[in-house]
Amino acid sequence: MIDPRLLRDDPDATAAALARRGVDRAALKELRDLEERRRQTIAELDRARAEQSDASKAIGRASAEERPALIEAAQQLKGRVADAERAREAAATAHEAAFARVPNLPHPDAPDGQEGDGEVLRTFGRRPAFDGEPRDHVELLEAGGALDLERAAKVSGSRFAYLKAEGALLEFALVRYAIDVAGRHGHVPVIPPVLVREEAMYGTGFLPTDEQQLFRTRDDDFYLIGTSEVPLAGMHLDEVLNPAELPLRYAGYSPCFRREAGAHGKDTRGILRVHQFEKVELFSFVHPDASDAEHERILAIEEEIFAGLEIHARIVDIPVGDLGASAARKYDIEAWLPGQQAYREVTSCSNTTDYQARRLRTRIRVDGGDNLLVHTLNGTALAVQRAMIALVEQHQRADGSVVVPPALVPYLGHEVLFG
RNA sequence: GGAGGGUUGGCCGAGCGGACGAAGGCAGCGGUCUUGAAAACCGCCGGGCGCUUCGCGCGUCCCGUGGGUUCGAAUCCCACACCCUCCGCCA
Repeated sequence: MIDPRLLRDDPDATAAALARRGVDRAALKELRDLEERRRQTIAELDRARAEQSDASKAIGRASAEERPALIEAAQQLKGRVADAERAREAAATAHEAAFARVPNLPHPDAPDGQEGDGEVLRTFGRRPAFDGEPRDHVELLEAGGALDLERAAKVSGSRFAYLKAEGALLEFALVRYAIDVAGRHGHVPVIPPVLVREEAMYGTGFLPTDEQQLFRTRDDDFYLIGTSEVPLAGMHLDEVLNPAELPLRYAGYSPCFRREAGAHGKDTRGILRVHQFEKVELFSFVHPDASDAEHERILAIEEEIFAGLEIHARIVDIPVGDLGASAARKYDIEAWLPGQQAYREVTSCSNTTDYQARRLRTRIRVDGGDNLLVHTLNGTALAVQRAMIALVEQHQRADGSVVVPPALVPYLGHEVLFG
């Protein structure tokens, strides 16, 4: 959620910032009216309650003879408080619903434009050259006995996979490698709950906007997480942190579940886009002054992980029109996939500034002043399936075997896969 | 799944219809004393929202959460969540 006070105090700057994301001024005028209405109803309710409270306290002090008359008089006040309460409630509900749908203010440095208009900041790694036609990950992994899509379709349907044999071991190696790199940079490994309550989804901004992307349980009120960002962000829900504790840095490892509604026909081959995948996710809670630096820091960890795997990729500064609701700025790493002859997203890191923290109520204590909302950031350390695709496609050899990058050899125990 | 017990401020813990946002203790912070420290003593010591001459201030809400009863609820009633104990089941 954006800061309603900012909209009130500096409507022009707020409108200009949100206009970059396609929010029009009429919608903002409506928000300001809702904010004004909310404050009026609160003031009215406070007045009514103060009056009633005085009357009740007077009864407590009164003698037995005086009481009946005073009680009768005080009874009149009940209705006024009840009316004011209903008005306040209605105004708060309308305010809440409208503000929950407003996206975060974009970072001034985030580029303009829509999906595809991202600015390539840099590339790293060497783009592999092949003598013949390179195989794609499905061919490589299936031939190597590492992937079984057909049987997964039988058991669970499309967009599911069995990773087995060297495929399963490759997952463990990649995960442990990524967690070790993250750990060297101070991110504490976490295995979080993958079923969460609505409140956690709402607090992280996935509800109400991304409801159609989420799986939910039938008999219990749980959502399956689409990323461990959700339970990691929720860890400090409703907490006031000591500023000395910051930054708090985590690396969550979990399966991720996505319905991929609306993606019919898109990326149907292989394990690029599946309903269930595993991911190591970086998450930081930082002082508001430190979030820009933290964003660069997380991006650098991601780059270190992929460069360490000797994967050629490029870093893209995502345009404002393609940002998720909670992000102010986002960097993706797109790895080169020889099987597609295209760069595809393998990581994404976002600075969500105070947008999530406001709903999560995660603050830091400020002596002699108002407590501050923290800033939160998240980024992919390693999305197993997509990293696996890039790795096997880029490091494949003519015979269908795959050279394991040296950094991963200690984790895997082999120098070659499918050899 | 069955049967009980519980949830109060950073922690412990009193309160069981009327000056209660809440006694008392511990921890923390500031001060007196001291060469310094300890002890002792004094003071401060939750959060949200709104108002504000932004100055300390004022109002209101919060005693797990949400409803209800009442002139008035931490205290009474209902529902839910979570924690603990015992039985059953279980990786």
